[in-house]
Amino acid sequence: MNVDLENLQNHRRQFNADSNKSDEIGPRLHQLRKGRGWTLQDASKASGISASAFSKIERGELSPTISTIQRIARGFEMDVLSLLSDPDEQPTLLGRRSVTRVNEGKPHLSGNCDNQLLCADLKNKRMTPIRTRVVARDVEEYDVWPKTDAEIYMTVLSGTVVVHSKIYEPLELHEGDSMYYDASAEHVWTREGPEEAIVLWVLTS
Amino acid sequence: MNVDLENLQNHRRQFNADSNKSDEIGPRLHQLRKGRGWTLQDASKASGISASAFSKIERGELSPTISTIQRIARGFEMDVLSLLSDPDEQPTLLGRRSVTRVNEGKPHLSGNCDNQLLCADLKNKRMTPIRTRVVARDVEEYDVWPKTDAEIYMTVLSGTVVVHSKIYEPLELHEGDSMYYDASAEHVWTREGPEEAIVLWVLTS
DNA sequence: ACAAAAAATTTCCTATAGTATATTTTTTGT
DNA sequence: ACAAAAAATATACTATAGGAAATTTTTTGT
Repeated sequence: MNVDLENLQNHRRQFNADSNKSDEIGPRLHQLRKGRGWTLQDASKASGISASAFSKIERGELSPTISTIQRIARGFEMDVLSLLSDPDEQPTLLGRRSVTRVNEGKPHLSGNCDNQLLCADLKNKRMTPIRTRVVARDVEEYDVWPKTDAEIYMTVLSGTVVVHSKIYEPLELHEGDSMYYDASAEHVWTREGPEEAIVLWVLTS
Repeated sequence: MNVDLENLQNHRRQFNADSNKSDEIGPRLHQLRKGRGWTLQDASKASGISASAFSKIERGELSPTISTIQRIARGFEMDVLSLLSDPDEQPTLLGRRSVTRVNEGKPHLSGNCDNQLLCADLKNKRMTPIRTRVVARDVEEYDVWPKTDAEIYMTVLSGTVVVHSKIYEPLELHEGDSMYYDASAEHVWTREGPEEAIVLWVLTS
C-alpha cells in the first residue's frame, strides 16, 4: 500500500481547480429556469427576487450578491453549490470505458508493495482501482504511513492481510473479506502466512 | 446487476442537498485568510478587493456579489466552488471503518441478480461496493437497462461475464478482468459457461 | 508601561445591485 | 393577419456593495 497517494490526490485536485472555468451564473440560471419551463415571474415568485433583476442576472447585466444567489437557490430547491456548478462543465466519461485484463495493469512500484493501476488509460475517473501484492511482513518496513482525505474500499483476493491503523487494533482479513475506511486515519497493510497476499482496492477523492 | 441504482443515487443526492447548511462565507473567508497568515491588506492585494470591504464581508456586514467572490477566489488561487464549500462541513467518515466478512454482505435481491451490499453499515460513503452473483444468461431477461450518472468499476471474481451495452459490442470478461465505465450509457451483465459468475463492483455518484 | 507600528474597523462617499412600474417583444387564439 | 395575453426588457428610483481615507484597536519592541 504505497502507490503514491499524494500524487493521485493532487492530480485530481488540480483538475477540479480549473473545472467550471466559465463561471457565468447568467446562462446557468437561464438554462435552469427554462429547463423547468418557468417564466421570469415564476422564478421571481419562487425566489423572492424581482423578475427584472432575474432577467438582468441571466443576461449578465448584473452581478448578484451571494445572498441573492442563496435566495434563488432556495427558490429552485437546491443548494448554492449545485446551483453554481454547471453539470455540463462537469468532467464526465460520457459513455467511455476501459478494460484491464488479468495481470495487465499498469505497474506502479513503491517501497513495500507491488501495485497495478487498473483501467489507468481512462483519465478523470472519480475512483482509482488498484491491485496490490502486499510484500511487507512487518509494520517496521513502512517508513511513512500514508494519509489522505480519500475513502478506501479494499477486498482481499488471496492470502491473509493484516490492517494496521493508528486508531484501531490490528485486524486480520482473509480471502473474500472487505473493508471500507477513511484514509484520513493512517493505515498500512502487512501480509501473514505462507501464501502471497493480493488486495484489490479502490480509492476516491 | 440490478441493485436499485436509482435509490442509491437519490439517497446520496438527498444528502448532498442539505450539506453546507450554514452557507456563511464570512467565517469561511476569515478562516481561509487566517489559515494562510494573511492580513486584510494581504488579502486585499491578492484579490483586488479593498481591505475594508473584505473586513465587512468577513463579519457578515456585507453580502458580496458573485463577481467579488470570483475575484477573491482568484486571490486565494482556488475555484469558487471550493471557496464556498467549507471542508469542515463536508460529510466525512472521520476515521470510521467497516468490515464485511466473506459472504456476509447485506442481501439485496433484485430481478436478475443476487446482490450483497458490502460494508453497508457505514453511511454517507462516496463509493458503494457490491458483490453480485450474475444469474441472467440472456439479455432478454432484463426488462429495464439501468442508467445513472454514476461511474462503475467492476472486476470478475469467478466465472465469465458478458457486458452488454447500448453503445458497444458485447464484451466477455473472465476471472480477474476489470472494467471501468460510465453508467450513463446503459449496461447489463449476463453470465456465460458452466461456472457461476461472481462480480465485485463499486459505484460512485 | 509606553510609544511606535501594524492590523482591523468606521466613516463617508460613489458605483452598482435590486425593486416597482412602464414599455416592448413574443406568444396564443380566432 | 390581427388583437389580446403573456413574457421579457427598459426605465427610474432606492438600497446596498465596495473604495479611500480617517479612526480605533491590537501587536511589538524597548
